[in-house]
Amino acid sequence: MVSPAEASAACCAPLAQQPIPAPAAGALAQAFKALGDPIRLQLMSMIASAPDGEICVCDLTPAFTISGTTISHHLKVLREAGLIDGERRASWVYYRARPELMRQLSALLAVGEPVPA
Amino acid sequence: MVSPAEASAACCAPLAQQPIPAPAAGALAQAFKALGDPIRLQLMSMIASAPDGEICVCDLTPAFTISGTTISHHLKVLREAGLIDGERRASWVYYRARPELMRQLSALLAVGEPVPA
DNA sequence: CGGTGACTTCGACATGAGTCGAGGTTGACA
DNA sequence: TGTCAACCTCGACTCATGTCGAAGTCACCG
Repeated sequence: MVSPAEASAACCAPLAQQPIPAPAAGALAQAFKALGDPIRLQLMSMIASAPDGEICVCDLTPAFTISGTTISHHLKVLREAGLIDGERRASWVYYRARPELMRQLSALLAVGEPVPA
Repeated sequence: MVSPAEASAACCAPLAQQPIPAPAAGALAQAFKALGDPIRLQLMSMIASAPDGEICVCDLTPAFTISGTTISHHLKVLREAGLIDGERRASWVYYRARPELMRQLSALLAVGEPVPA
């Protein structure tokens, strides 16, 4: 679980600009680790690119050969990393991406062009 | 190990724009997994932000409490993920970041602003 | 109220990953 | 040639993680 405090403490300076302090590294590494599995990466992309901004678990599950139980586990990992949010509506559960953290990770990996003198 | 072919096949469309195909997901997940450890994330940031663009292992090791063996292991993981490159010069080994993959990962995580009608 | 469908949680198992100490390799230097 | 320092590889251990089936919860619908 990543607390908002940890997440913002970890904030924005690009990796290539200054070393990450140890506490921030822990919080950020959790997010990267969550993306460090092919199935979770696909889940994440399916959720983030969903036309309505959200997608039903019942639309995710059939795209994989693994069991629904395992899908559910992976969604939990993404949820606990702060990358997605789930909401139950009627019988179904819908997930949507949380862009803040994605933006933060993207910024972290940003590489400046070679310094132009 | 990520081959150049895999890496470029995985290329550039942001996560939030279209779902990642399964083969690309495998290659990219490996890179994220490599960053998904606090120590490796700190190593990566120390290497990427090194003033001379490179840094000696002997300057990395004392920043941590774990053994040199383990540092070496983590560097290998980053190397095999295609995130860094190592080179032996005289008695020392120097590492430098490989910006291409970093840029690719950053682009993948990029989130567009909400579509302005 | 009971049944059914859509998840999630629980418990168990096999595999993977982080860690270390011991020992190998490479290069400098006397 | 021998020695020493820096780093890597190997083998072993422990703990974390991906996976599944079974059972639980929640909500709709007869």
